[in-house]
Amino acid sequence: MRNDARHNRKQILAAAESVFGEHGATGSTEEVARRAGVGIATVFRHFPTKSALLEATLLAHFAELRRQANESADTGDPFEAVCALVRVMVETGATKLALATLLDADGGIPASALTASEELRAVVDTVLSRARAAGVVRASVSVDEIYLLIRALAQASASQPTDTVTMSRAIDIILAGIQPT
Amino acid sequence: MRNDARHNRKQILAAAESVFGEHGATGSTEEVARRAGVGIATVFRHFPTKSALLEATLLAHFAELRRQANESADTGDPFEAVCALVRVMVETGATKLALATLLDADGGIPASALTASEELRAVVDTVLSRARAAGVVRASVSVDEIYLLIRALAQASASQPTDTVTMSRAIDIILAGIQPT
Amino acid sequence: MRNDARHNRKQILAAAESVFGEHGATGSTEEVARRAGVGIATVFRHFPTKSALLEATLLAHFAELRRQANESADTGDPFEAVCALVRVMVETGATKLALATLLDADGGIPASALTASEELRAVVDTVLSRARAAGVVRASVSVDEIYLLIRALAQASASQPTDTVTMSRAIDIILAGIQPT
Amino acid sequence: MRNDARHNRKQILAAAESVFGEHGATGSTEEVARRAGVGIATVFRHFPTKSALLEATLLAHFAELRRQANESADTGDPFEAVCALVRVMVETGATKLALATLLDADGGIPASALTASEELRAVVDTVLSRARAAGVVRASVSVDEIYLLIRALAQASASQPTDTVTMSRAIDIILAGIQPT
DNA sequence: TATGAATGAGTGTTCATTCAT
DNA sequence: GATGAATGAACACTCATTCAT
Repeated sequence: MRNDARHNRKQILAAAESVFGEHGATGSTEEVARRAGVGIATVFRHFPTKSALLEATLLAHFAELRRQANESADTGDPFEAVCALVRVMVETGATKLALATLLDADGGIPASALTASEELRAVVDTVLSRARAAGVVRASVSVDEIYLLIRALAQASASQPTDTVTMSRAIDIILAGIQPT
Repeated sequence: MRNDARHNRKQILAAAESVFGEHGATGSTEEVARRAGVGIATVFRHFPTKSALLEATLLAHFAELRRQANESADTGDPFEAVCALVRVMVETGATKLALATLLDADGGIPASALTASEELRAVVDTVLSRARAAGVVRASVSVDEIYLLIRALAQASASQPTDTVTMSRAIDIILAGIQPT
Repeated sequence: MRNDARHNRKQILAAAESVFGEHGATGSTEEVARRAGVGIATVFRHFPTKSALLEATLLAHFAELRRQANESADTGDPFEAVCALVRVMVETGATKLALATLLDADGGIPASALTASEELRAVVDTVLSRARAAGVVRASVSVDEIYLLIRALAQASASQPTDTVTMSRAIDIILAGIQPT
Repeated sequence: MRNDARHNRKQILAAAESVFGEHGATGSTEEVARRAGVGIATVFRHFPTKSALLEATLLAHFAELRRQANESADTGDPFEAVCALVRVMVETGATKLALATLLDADGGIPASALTASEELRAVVDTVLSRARAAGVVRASVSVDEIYLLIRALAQASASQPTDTVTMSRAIDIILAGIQPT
């Protein structure tokens, strides 16, 4: 039964990502249970609290993002690496996860999720540094603003269906904006 | 009595902006009533539904934004006008209004609010066109992506307290990104 | 509507006394609402928490007890006063209120209820002192043990229907036990 | 395997006594399992129902009480025997078992437990009769009220931590109250 | 056979909305 | 017309009990 449990855990996390993605933290635990095809108590056996479920969902999400970010980082050309990274983060970061609303809860984003987020930021930093060193990105550009722009676009497309062409052009503007004049 | 009613309406809208700003659509109607200093039934007399109240709040918000956008549009230098516009929209657009969460309700953003939003977009379009015509903004840049970027940053700073320096630099990147090379 | 509210409050307290009396703190708030003939939310409007409802029920109960205790205290003969007091407290104290189980909750009996309880104890003390001074009760007998015995019998008859003859005889034993030899 | 089962049964009963002792019938079956060091299903294999577990716990408790009561009965002096009996029953009878709350279940105390209780009462009766015959206890005193007083004090100290000096004095009052004048 | 995972009914509590004053 | 009390549906969470391994 250890196997079934693991399976259920995955189902629940997937369901949670979809539910919280659509409705934000407002999404109900029962809806998660329904989509996961399990009883409500099963959800609570795996995650003792709605907060815990949200936290786990965030963690899984960030982990996935980081994996993809790392992939992008390996691209040969430094500027191409930045481009790929930004694109991949905006696109998959969006996966409809309304990060914003999670801040409503008393404690805000839990520490563990923040850590995961920091690790993700570190990946961005690495890629960006390489690009700066190669002189293909202005020296004055720091991770902070890039990260903010990425997060902003991801959230925006998470909260409203956004035309991909428009999104692509918005990203182009950013990429143009960080190049040396 | 008509005067009292109008006064109450304003109080309620102000309270709603502050409450929904802080808690998103999750904010409770009773909290709005409390901050407005009126009874709960009075809120419902003015706005028959929580959705209606949210809609009205959005409308008022957009109207204010548009007013400020129009002011920015009058700046002499076309590029400066764009800069001022972007800045003012991001800053006041944020006013803590968690637009994202409003999508939760069944119908998403109501038609009337969208209309107001379109009018606002029109202002941006005007200013941007002037800049493009003056050759200070690339011809390929359209309102869509600018609007997306503005909205994204506004939402981002609405949902998370954002360092103003970082925000300023993010805006700088965008402004750099739309200039002709 | 202020009147209706007051009326409901009384109904709710009465229902609570009966429900908690029968089932202890385990009794459900919904059952209280049902017996009071009001909606569940009405109960929570009057008492924001189940604990608050329990506390209020205890307070009302103690207040009533104290009122009756004071009456008994006025009896002319000092020993008769003690007798009357013990009887009235055991009998009405019983009113099926399972005080015991209320201790389960995290905080135990709330301060206010304890205060009320102390006041009640003071009444017993007064009557007892008078009897001791009159030499009709042994000097070595203190409120503590009398109060314990009263509480014990009250709880016992609250938790199990007790034959009144047996109860009466038990009280007689106590009264005999406190007289000077 | 039969040995393991018997061992588990004992562990479970001990755990149940401690859990129900602390929390009354409100104590959770899972907590019992945890303290017994077995899985939840094992508890239900041994006792098909929570009620059954409560019943068994009560039975074991009464059996132990009866054993101790019998010991006290053998004391030479008849009045001393009564004293010892009352004391032992109040003290160990309390063993933190909140008998009161057991009445919550639909049927109240189960028949089998009542039987055990009756047997215990019989022991008290025997000791008391001997004392009455010896003239050290008033003829009018019957088991009923003694048993009620014992039960009451036991429950009282079970539901609230009671000062042992006070308890001792309360018992003294009872013992004084049953002696011939 | 013992385990621990799954279940669903139940509990406390909140909130948008409706009525009586 | 404004109030605040009342309402019931919904949600997070618990627990006795059953089932698959």
